[in-house]
Amino acid sequence: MQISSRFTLAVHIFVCIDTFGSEYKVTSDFLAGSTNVNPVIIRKILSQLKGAGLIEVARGTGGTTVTRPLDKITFFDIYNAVECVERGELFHFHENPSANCPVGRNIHHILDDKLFRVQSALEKELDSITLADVKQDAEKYLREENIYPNAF
Amino acid sequence: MQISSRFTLAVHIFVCIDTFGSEYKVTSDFLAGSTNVNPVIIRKILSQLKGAGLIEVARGTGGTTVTRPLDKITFFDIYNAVECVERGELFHFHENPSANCPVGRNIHHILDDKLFRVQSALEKELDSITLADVKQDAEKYLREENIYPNAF
DNA sequence: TCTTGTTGTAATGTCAATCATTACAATGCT
DNA sequence: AGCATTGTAATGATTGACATTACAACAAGA
Repeated sequence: MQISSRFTLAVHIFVCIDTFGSEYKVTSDFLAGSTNVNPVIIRKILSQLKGAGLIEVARGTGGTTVTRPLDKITFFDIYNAVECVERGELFHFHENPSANCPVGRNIHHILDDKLFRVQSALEKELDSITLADVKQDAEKYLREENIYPNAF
Repeated sequence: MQISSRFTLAVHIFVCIDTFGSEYKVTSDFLAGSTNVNPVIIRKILSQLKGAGLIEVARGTGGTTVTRPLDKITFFDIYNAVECVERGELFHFHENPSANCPVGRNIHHILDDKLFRVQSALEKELDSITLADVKQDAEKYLREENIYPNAF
């Protein structure tokens, strides 16, 4: 299985807030337009990001703002916020290995630390990338677009 | 989403082959007993492992053997064999970001290298763990069981 | 205070993947 | 030939993802 597109959507949302926030009111409809994803899905993600304290969403009036400097928000923060992985466990284990088999009743002992190492490697890399890195590249690509505005 | 239990099942299967292969004929029914998973599912996984050249399965007569020394089979080999991740892409991207939005039409450029880094970190760690490592721990736990055979 | 634009959320539906299960032809020993 | 086993198709239950409709709650401006 793949990690839910909620993750890439969430990052997309942050880029939009940063790029357009000063010029436009960034609503769920606005974001739905940019991502081409249903506004209700966007609101669900916004609600998760809000729950993690990463953004603030204005009820009634609408609009979204980021609560922290971008270099203080990592991919791991976002990944946790949008709950890409059930119970924080990357690997799905077969539920009931046989207690009658020596291998079956020890398979968790044998594998858990190794699976944890793999999961930690993923999480560590996620934690090494911040939205400031993303912003930097975003600005680079948007600038190049302005230099060659009609290139395609 | 989580990585399919096919992965942990496949490792479990290897441990069984190594532990019991000299004493028993390791059939899909035998493995179904140890894993507590339907034999047809086991056969599907065996077929994928066979397709990757990691094991051989005897038609008709039944039984499974490993084709290589265990230190030459990594978790990454198994992970690839059982196709836990579609198209090899760990992150599911939202399909059609808006071409009318500067962010929408650049989001792939902006994110792809970062997502690739994360995926590579996962794969590198998977590749650093071999079935020989698993065998070593398996023997340790099984030995401890024999020292305290009725412990629980 | 009424209107307007928006958020939050429930309800429903479609689709794809996982895993279980039944069934059976094909296979290769004995 | 008989037998245990593999390979595979078909069907079903369950779950998560994402889309969509609907509407109450909300905040601000007219």
